[in-house]
Amino acid sequence: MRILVIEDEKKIAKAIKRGLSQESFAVDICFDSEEGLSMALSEPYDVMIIDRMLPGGHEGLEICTALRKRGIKTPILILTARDKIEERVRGLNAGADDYLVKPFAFEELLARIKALLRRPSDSLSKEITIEDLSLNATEFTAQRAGKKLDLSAKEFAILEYLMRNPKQILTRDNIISHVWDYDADILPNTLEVYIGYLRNKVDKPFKSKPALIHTVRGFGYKIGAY
Amino acid sequence: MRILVIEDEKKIAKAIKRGLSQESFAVDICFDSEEGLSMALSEPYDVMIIDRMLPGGHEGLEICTALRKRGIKTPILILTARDKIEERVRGLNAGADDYLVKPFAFEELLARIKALLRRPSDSLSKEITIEDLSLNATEFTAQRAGKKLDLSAKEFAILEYLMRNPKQILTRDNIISHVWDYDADILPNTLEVYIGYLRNKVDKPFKSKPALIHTVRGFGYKIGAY
DNA sequence: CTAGTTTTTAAGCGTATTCTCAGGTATTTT
DNA sequence: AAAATACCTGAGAATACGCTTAAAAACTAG
Repeated sequence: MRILVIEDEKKIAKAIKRGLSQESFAVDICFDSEEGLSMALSEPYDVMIIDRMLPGGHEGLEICTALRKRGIKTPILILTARDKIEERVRGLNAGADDYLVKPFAFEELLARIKALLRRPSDSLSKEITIEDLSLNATEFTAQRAGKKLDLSAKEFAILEYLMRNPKQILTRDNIISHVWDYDADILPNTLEVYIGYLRNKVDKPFKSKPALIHTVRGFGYKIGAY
Repeated sequence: MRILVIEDEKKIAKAIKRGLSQESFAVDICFDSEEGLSMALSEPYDVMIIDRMLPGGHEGLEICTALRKRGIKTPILILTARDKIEERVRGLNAGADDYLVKPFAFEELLARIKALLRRPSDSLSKEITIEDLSLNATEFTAQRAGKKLDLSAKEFAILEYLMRNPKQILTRDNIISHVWDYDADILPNTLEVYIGYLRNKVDKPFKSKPALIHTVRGFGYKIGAY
């Protein structure tokens, strides 16, 4: 499986290459948009990872558009520092398949790449629903029983990860390595605190309904009815 | 169905071949790791059985790793004499699909091979069922006769170990060294206490059914009907 | 710079779990 | 039948786990 990475921050590019190589992907890097475009056109890749902000404006998206114009359908994942909804929408309009905000957890990148490889046409589903709780990953919104939930970024990320793996038990380490970026080093207790926050917003106000966030003592957490 | 056996103890290798042939599998044997690797690469097998300790270190696992690196996904079952958690984990990390401790009951080997053949591809056996008792290692749940069992972490670990080695007699030391950390130092009685706990949850509430956890006086415990 | 929000750490507490111990009940041996 | 051995069980002590609260640190926005 061949992957092209177009990213001007060499540190990040190399970290990505190292991690993906370990997973036995063949990774090519390049650091500027011009060379990136020509590589993308000349070689057959299975996935491309492109930084949104290459030196000289939003060239990342321009590469994206250019490739799509020439009929190249290779899945593209956009990396971005900023994270505004309009940005995201613009990215998806330019023909990107997925969108990841820096700094990111490497596990998260890996999961998304695998998702793109699995189903070249569509990326990770952007709407997840469990019971009466639903989450929209494009708009960063979540609601339960029709009522909007007001979540912070981290809260949202944790909830999203739980919901993408329903009924499974996710260990603390597991969740942390997916949600926090690679050089973060976090006490397990921090996650516990966030679980508390999430419960306050997701379960507590809906006392008539069964709780959705469960702790499994000795193992971790899981989401789902009962 | 073609099966490759890489095992340097000729007596064992031949016994396996005899047994599996009788079950109308086509079985190839080889006795050293080098030849083993080249056979594994050249021929399409449906399952491979590899001894963990081939002459020259842990070459069994190295074969495993080498095959996985080349993208060969054939299910691999590792045979091992030692049985420590770390060993098992290392085996699974190297890409093995299942793990069987020598000496083993041939029926057990057969059952596992069939299980490996049955399943679509990756994902190591996360569901084990014995009679009306079943256990899911992903969800960390267990149930008997459809009724959910509420087990603690240790209880679950012991039950899982028993169920992964059904019909075999497991000695106390065996179970302890597998379930507890290597540096833990535990009285054999502690295990007895846990067996008691398990019986209270697994057998006692189902008095109409035959007990599943049996003690074999002078030897240890085993799980299974009758 | 300040005020407000979010993220993270730290400490305390209640409780389920883990483990030991002591005495009990089988089973085998003498 | 007594003694010895193997195993089981109840009760309590020690521990570890996970939750909560509060406050510090890091960001953001104005």
